[in-house]
Amino acid sequence: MNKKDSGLKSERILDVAEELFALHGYDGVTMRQISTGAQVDVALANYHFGKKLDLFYAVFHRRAELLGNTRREVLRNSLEVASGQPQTLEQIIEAFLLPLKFAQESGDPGWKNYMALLAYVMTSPVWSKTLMKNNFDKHVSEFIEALKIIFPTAKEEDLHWCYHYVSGALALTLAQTGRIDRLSGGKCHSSDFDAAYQRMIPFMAAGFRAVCEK
Amino acid sequence: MNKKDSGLKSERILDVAEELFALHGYDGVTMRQISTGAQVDVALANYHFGKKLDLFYAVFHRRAELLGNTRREVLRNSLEVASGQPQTLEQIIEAFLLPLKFAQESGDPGWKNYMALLAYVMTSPVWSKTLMKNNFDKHVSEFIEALKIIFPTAKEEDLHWCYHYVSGALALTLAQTGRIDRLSGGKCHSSDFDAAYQRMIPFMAAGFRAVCEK
DNA sequence: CACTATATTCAACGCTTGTTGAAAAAACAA
DNA sequence: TTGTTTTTTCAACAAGCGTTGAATATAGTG
Repeated sequence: MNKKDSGLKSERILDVAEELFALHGYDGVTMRQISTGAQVDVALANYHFGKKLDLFYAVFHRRAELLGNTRREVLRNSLEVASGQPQTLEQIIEAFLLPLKFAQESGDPGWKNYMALLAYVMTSPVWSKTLMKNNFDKHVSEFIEALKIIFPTAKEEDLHWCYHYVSGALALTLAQTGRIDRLSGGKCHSSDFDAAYQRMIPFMAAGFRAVCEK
Repeated sequence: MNKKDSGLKSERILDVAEELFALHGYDGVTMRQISTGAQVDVALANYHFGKKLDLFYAVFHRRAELLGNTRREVLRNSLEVASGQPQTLEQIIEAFLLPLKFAQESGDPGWKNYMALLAYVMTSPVWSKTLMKNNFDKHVSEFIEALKIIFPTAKEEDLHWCYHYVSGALALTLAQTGRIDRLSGGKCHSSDFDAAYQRMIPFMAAGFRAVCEK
C-alpha cells in the first residue's frame, strides 16, 4: 500500500464522518460506525485525528476555510465590478447564498453532505456558539457592513433580523430534509439547490426592502 | 406522597427531557441525565413512558397537538373575519408564525424549550421525515391552499419554495442559538420572539409578492 | 539489503449506556 | 385495620462506547 492509498484512507474517514455527522448529529454517530463505513479499523480514526471531538472539528474545518474565503472573494469582486459604487442588494445576497451554488456546481456529493452538516451546526444552540463563531462570524460581519451601505438609514436591529431570516432560510435549504418534496407532492426537491437559489434572491431582496427601506 | 405529586414527577421528567433534547438532540441526552435533572430514579422514566424513543415522542406530542389545533383555528377564524373574502397574505403568515407569539405570551419557559425542540426536529433530516410528517404536515397543507387563493396564477413550485423560506426563518428563530446576539453586538436577542415576529410578517409578505406575483 | 518512520490492525481496558425484574414505598379501597 | 394497586427505588444485566498500548504491516531511505 503506497502513500496515496494511505492518504485515501484518512480522507475516507473524513468523508464518511461528514456524511454520518450531517445525518445523525455528533452524538448520533459512533467511531465504529465511521470506521466501518470507511472500511478501516476503529483505532485508525484516533491515530489520524485524535479524539472524536477533534475528528468532528477536522471534518468541519476541512471545507469551512475554502467556503469562507470564496465567499469573501465573491463579495469583494462584486464590489470591484461595481467600480467603487455600492453594489446592489441582489449582488450581496447572491454572494451570501454562495454555498448553494457551490454544492450545486461541484458534482461532489461530499459538498452536499457538508452543506447538511453546516445546517446542523447553524441550528444547534451548542455548536453555533463555538463553530459558527470561530469560522463564519467574521465573514458575516462584512455582509452586514455592505448592507449598511445599501440601507444607510435603516436601524441596525432591522438589518440584523433580516439577515437572520436569510440565514434561516439558507439553513433549512442546506439541511435537505426532504420535507418540501413531500409537501409539494414531488413538484419540488430538497436536492435541487438551483431552484432554491434562483427564487431566494428576489424573495430576500424584497423582504429587506420592505423592512429596511422606510 | 399523593396522586398529585406522582403526577408532578412524571411531568417533571417530561419537562427536563424537553429542555435537554432541545439543547443536545436525541442522542446527546441520556436517561440518567434526565432522571437526575428531574430528581427521580432512572427506572421511573421507563415505567411512565416506556423506552427512550417513546419518551422522546411523548415530549414531542405533548404540545404538538395543542399547537397544531390553535394554528388551524387561527387560520380559519381569520377566514371568517374576512367574511368569505380571501384573507390577506399578512393574515396567513401571521397565523403561521403563531408559535412565536405562543411562546412569547405564555410566560412558561417550557414552551420556549419546546420551540427549540421543534427547530431541532424541523431541521433534522431524520426526525423531519417522521415527526413533522405525522404531526404538522396536514396543517401546512391548509396554509398552502390559502396561499393559492391569494396567488391564483402563481406556479406551485414558487409557492412551495416561498413557504420553505418562511419555514426556515421560523426554524432558526425558534432554535434560539444566540448567534444574532453576538453578530448584532447585543442589539438583538434570540429570546426576543416578539422582535422576530414583528419584522417577519412584512419581510415574508414582500418576499411572496416578489416571487409569486408576476 | 538493513534501518527507520509511518500507517494500520489487534485486543483489550474501564466506563457508560438503555433496560429490566424484584423489592420497597405510597396511595387507595374495603 | 387489611388487602390491593399504583408508584418509586434498588441493584444489576448485557451491550456498546471512546480510547489506548502493543504488535504488525507498509513505505521511504541509505
